[in-house]
Amino acid sequence: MKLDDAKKQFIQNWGVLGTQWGINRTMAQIHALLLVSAEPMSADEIMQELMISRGNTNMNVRELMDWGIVEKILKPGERKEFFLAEKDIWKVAMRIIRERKRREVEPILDALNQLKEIDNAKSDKEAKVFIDTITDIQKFANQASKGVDGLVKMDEHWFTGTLLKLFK
Amino acid sequence: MKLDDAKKQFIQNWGVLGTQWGINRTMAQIHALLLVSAEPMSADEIMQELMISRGNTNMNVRELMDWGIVEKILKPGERKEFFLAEKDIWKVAMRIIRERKRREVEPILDALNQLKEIDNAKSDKEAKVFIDTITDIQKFANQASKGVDGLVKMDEHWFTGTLLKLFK
DNA sequence: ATTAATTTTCAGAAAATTTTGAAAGTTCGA
DNA sequence: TCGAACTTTCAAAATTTTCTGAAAATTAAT
Repeated sequence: MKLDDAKKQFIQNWGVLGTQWGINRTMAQIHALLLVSAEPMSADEIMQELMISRGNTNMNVRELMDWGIVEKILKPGERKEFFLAEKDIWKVAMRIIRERKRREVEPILDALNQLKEIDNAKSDKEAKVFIDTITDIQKFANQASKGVDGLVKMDEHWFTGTLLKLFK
Repeated sequence: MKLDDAKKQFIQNWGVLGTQWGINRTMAQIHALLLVSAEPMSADEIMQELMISRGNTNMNVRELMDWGIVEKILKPGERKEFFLAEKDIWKVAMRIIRERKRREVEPILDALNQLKEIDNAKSDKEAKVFIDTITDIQKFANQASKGVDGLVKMDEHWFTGTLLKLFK
């Protein structure tokens, strides 16, 4: 198989996976494209490669930067901007997990907190089941949250360790 | 706040969270509804509560059963079918994680395997970056996979323990 | 200050996904 | 075997999401 075909395949697959996890196809594809590109790419190159419009490219590249997994590179003497993906998959995964937790999960959990203050004069079975469910979800989420923080911290330690080694 | 309002809020929130993670709104809402319901519910009750059509109810309840987090209950003497959600949130989470891995992640990873066999006569930088990326993703996925299996196993042990205790 | 290169925005178009509802299918009691 | 109660299916409609492309904004060189 040719390298270019393999890349195309990879980009398609990554796009599908993204879609299934609530990430828009194009964003996932741009990410895939940058992940397997040795050099930073310009908006024009991305447009051409994925056959998408300038506007689409711009929006999704920006969002990838918001997620902290793609950065803007300026080459001296060039007017154009180039984009480079974080290549360390572990870091990418940690960033995504951390961001999703922060953006999507935490707000919902905060909202759940307020739902526990219900009129419960009757203290009937329905109310009990409701409060128990909310409480269990919160407990679970807190556990999971600690787990994630643990992973992230682990990552930071490892990273620091590696960095320090570089400077001997 | 009234119990019914709190339930409605919860159902809405759960629906939003579902959407963001690539699960359709109705499916997440039905799940939420059943989670906080003390009794199993019939299709008619679900339709009425969420104001959705019979077809929609049927499809999404079926999918929840496919995921193994809702079960069909038959009450003696009743013609209707009732639906009951697994209430143990840890079990629910494990099921979802396991299923998503199996259905969505593993097929993509299998596909990636084949992409490593590219014509690499030149063994140039682009090809190296590509192969390295794919390899890293696979390594990462294998790690994550082991982690998940560990969690699931942990769960099973805990569950078995609890069950055994019940029978003293 | 002017112009050319480039990026950003966003209203409307296109595409993808979800939902409806009526018809077909199934099940079960009489 | 019939028919009432209930469930399932699926084509078409509704909704939601994504994408386009041209205009506006920005940037930088002359």
